[in-house]
Amino acid sequence: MPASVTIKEIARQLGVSKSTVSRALRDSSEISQETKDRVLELARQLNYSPNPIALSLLNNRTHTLGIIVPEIANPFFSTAIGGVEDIAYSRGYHVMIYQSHESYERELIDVQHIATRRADGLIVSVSSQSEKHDHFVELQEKGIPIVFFDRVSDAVQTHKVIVDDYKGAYDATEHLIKEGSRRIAHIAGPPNLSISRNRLQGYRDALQKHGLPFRDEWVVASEYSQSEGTERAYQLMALRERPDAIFAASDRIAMGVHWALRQLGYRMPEDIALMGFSDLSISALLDPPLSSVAQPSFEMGQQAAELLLELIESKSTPASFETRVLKTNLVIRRSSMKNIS
Amino acid sequence: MPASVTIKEIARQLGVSKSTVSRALRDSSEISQETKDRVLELARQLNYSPNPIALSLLNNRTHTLGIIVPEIANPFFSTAIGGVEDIAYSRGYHVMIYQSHESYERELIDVQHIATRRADGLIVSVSSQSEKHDHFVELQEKGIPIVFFDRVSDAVQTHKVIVDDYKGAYDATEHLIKEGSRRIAHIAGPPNLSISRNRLQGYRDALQKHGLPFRDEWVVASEYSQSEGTERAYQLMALRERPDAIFAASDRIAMGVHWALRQLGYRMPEDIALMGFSDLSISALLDPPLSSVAQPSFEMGQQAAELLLELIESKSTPASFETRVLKTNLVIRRSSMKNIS
DNA sequence: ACCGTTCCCGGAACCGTTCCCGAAAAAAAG
DNA sequence: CTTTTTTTCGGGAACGGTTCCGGGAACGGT
Repeated sequence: MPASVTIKEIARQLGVSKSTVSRALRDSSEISQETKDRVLELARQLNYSPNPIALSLLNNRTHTLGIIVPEIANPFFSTAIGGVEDIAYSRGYHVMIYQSHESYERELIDVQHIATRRADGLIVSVSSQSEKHDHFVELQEKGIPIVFFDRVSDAVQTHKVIVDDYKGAYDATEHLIKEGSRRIAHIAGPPNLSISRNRLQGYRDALQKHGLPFRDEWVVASEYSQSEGTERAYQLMALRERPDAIFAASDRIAMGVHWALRQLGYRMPEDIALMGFSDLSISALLDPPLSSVAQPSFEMGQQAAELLLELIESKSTPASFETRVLKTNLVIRRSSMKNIS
Repeated sequence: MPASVTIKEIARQLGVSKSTVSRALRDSSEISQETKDRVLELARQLNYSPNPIALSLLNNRTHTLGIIVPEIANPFFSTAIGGVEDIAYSRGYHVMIYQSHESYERELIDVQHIATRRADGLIVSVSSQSEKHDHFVELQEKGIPIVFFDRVSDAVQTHKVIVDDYKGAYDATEHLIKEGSRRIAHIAGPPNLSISRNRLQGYRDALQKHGLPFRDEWVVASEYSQSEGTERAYQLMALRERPDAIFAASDRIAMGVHWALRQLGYRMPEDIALMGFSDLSISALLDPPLSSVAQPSFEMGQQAAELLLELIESKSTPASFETRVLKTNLVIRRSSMKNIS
């Protein structure tokens, strides 16, 4: 294994000092053209590339972005990560991934790792089980900027990238009403997360606006998982007064509901309408195809990365922090089209 | 921003040398218990943690694993990445992700990055457009070990993690035959990839075993994407002699076919049976649910990470390289059940 | 009282790079 | 032919650790 070529080696072969080589490589004005040429030529021959670790030690910059998501395998997060990687790549940064598995303890350790590893910044979508967000503030105080996306924390002052969850949920609920549903249930996400609360509020307000009653037993909370979606669907359909529509707080939940409803013999949308949130690429292929509130996940990753790089590369902290609210898009498919059927 | 606390700082406050502090922290025998206690106590108070960058510079070890996949958003790859991250985390390593976007050039650059960044090892599933794999060999020669998974390269001698693609395809085809299909088409993957060739061969051999003809026009190649799956389905169904079953080389392709067939008004499986490969979690939710050859993607990621860490942590190159062949599992759902229907 | 160990610890080199500072040589100015 | 300025380069410190080497003090044995 050939030890990688260093500046010292070039200096030795050329009989000059390492400072000279360093300057020549950086095209400094205080090196003669002739020496520059000789250094550059030899560097090319030896296939020299500077050791980024040495640079990091010097500048305290690693050109690395950390990203923490609950679960990489979740399509929403994996496409967002793709967006982050794209931007990072184009700007000469590298991406380290961590998953919290929805656990507060794991998230804490991940943040620790980011700190000790001296990442230049962090992009994060918080775990549903995290009630405190002090670890993020501490990271910030260590000088490592953070950008939140999707699942943001109100306790931390920084840039955030979200979609208009409230409006998305409002529109979805209103659509269900217009299609003729009157007993609309909602499977909400974990109440720790602001996205869950905002979607719930959108649902409530749409009901109220159209004079429909809000009933506690028609709102149940669930993890953002398919399996719990199934459980909650069983629970809802077992009620004495059955809902005639279910608005799920995410597509994964909706997929669980979808499966449960078919299992139980209901027809969608005739017996019961269904609507999800996120518009995963799978949703269109279900039978019946799932209506959903589309979220630009890839773009969210890109924007989060851009904001983070801005934070990293401007030395001073900005006067104010920005919350980018991207637009959702109501995608209507058969699972909610009561009118036509 | 409080500069992070260093060994030198501890030494200064305690009036000892940095060597003493370093030794005390590593619990060296040549430091008195009293001094150790003082150092440890102060280190705890100041919340000291060693700078991994300095360590990296010293040992030439970064405790970082690189991973290159064609596309993070592909569920197969993202769950595999999840497996890698799990193992890496438990062993104190970190994961840097890169995507090749199926491009040879991008893959080349990604490998370059891994090299200059001094990752301790690389896990990779090769791009479908890569015909040469020299860049991997060069990386190996620089002393950075590689483990391939799923899409492996025959040109590189190292550990590999795959599934038995041949047998999976053979079983799938045989199943289609047993269900009564006689005109079985195959949408294969890009021929550059060994997984594509192996699956094709399994298909061929199953046909031959059961005395069915192999017909060129019933075999078409496609990228592993949903959109091209749709295109190829159109092509196949336009044939004068239509197939009565399609075996797609991946679930993503199958999803495209699924959509096309429903679009065209065919009934599955009565008019035409369909079978995929990978068993993505979505497949069960399609209508009709998609039969598929299940691949343990998460486990593949885990095993790849384990093999890589073995390679990294044993200084000497092993006498021989291992190719772990995991088992596939035929998952039969309605899309292929001609007999019952 | 002398010598060999053992116990603790400090100094310095090293990893690969940048950069400040000073200095020799060359060029310009007197 | 000095003096000053410019050009060009080398030496060393620094980043944050580890480790080799050497040395003073205490201790034991004769």
